[in-house]
Amino acid sequence: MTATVKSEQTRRLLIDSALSQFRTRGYAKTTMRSIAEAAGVSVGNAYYYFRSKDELVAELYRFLQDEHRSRSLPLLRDGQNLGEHLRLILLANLDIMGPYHDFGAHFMRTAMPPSSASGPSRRHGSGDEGVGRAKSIALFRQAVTVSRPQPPLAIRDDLPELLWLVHMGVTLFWIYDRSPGQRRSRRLVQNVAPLAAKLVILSRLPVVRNIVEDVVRLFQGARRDD
Amino acid sequence: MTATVKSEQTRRLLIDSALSQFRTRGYAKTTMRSIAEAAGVSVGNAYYYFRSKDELVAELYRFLQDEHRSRSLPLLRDGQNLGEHLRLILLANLDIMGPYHDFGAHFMRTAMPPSSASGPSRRHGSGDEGVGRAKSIALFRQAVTVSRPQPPLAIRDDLPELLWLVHMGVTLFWIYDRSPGQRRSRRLVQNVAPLAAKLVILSRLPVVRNIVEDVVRLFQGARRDD
DNA sequence: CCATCTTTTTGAACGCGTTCAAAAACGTGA
DNA sequence: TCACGTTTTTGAACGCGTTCAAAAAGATGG
Repeated sequence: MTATVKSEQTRRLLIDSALSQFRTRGYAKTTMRSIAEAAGVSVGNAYYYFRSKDELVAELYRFLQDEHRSRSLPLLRDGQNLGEHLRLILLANLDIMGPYHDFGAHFMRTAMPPSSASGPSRRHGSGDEGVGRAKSIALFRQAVTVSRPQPPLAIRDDLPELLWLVHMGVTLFWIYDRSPGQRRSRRLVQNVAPLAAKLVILSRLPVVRNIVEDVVRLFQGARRDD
Repeated sequence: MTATVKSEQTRRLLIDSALSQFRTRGYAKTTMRSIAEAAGVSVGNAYYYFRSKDELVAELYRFLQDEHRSRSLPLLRDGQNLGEHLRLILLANLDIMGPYHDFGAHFMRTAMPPSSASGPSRRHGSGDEGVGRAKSIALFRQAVTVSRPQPPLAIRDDLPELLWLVHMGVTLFWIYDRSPGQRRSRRLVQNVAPLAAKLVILSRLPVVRNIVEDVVRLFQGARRDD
């Protein structure tokens, strides 16, 4: 067995151990020591593979994102309207993240792009521009593609990213939502989905379209790196 | 000297010690031990007055908020337009929070309302509905009042809260903004202020006004507690 | 002044995330 | 097989936020 294989094995062992405990015990009661012990290695060794506990949390986040994608895609029905698609996708996200509400703050760090920064490739981590952002946008692009009626051409290209923005907004709201079962977040989704769809329709009108374009420029400008 | 006075003295001593160190050393290097030592009391005693380090951070947040208010009010010029007022207020906020960027995540916890919850008054803390939210909204109400032209009647009542929402959005962006000097956040403000003002003007048009009303209902619905 | 009850203060202790020097295991060419 | 460089693993240690039993200080009534 080559070294890289063995190494990858230990890594996986740690991830599996961490995710399993995150699921069953939550963030606080899952300690680096308990993760290492369950994986049959020392604490120090866990830190050889992961720079911090949060980096293990990032693995959980990636996993949940994949789950969100694979649970959302089957919900998309050809010809269904965009608002309904958006509603289903956002609700699916709440369903999946639900059991992990106390991870919220830690999730955010991994979901947000670390600007440019991050020197040449180090051992650990990737220096992603927001974990899975591209994949998430792709999901919304798919939703747009199969929706009827098709959104106005003028905003069709930007729409997936705009919907992703809505998605992030809802997630942010959810993180700080302390209502029981995050009831408020669900209500927010129920209302925000038709509203967003309505806006898309209305963007046929020049006034509204101009506003939407302003908003797009706003966020593009905010992301710019110079 | 009565007991309550002495007690209040110790409390103030701790707050002053904490805020002073937060300012000069940042969050991480300010430890509960160093706060207590500088205040001339034991660590345990600090925990008699504050349930956690974050509760001391909340004191800093309150202080910065007051500073923001008292630095913003003189910037408001009778007859100046709303967009400019908004721009000045939001920039002032970035100026004041600037040195405390690494507190961001901790600030958010204190700025967000803990839903209903929180039983009858305990020793510690207040169980606020979002530290200083009302005061912050009042600042935006003042900005609206002195602005010319006056916003359309239809949305004038909701406007302060809407502007506060924009303010919170920008703050959220700032928290996760890792660009040097949070340059992006400043750019966001420069763009978002005129855009918001433009929206206010446009809300004279029925289409736009309906959208704005939808948005208002959206957030009212999300805050509802049943 | 003493006895008693409450408020305030202490300092040791716990468990946590994280670091690090040193050891072990592994890979490689002679 | 051995020697040598690299990767992996260890376990003790550090400083942190937080807790808690017990001590000290203060208030109150006789």
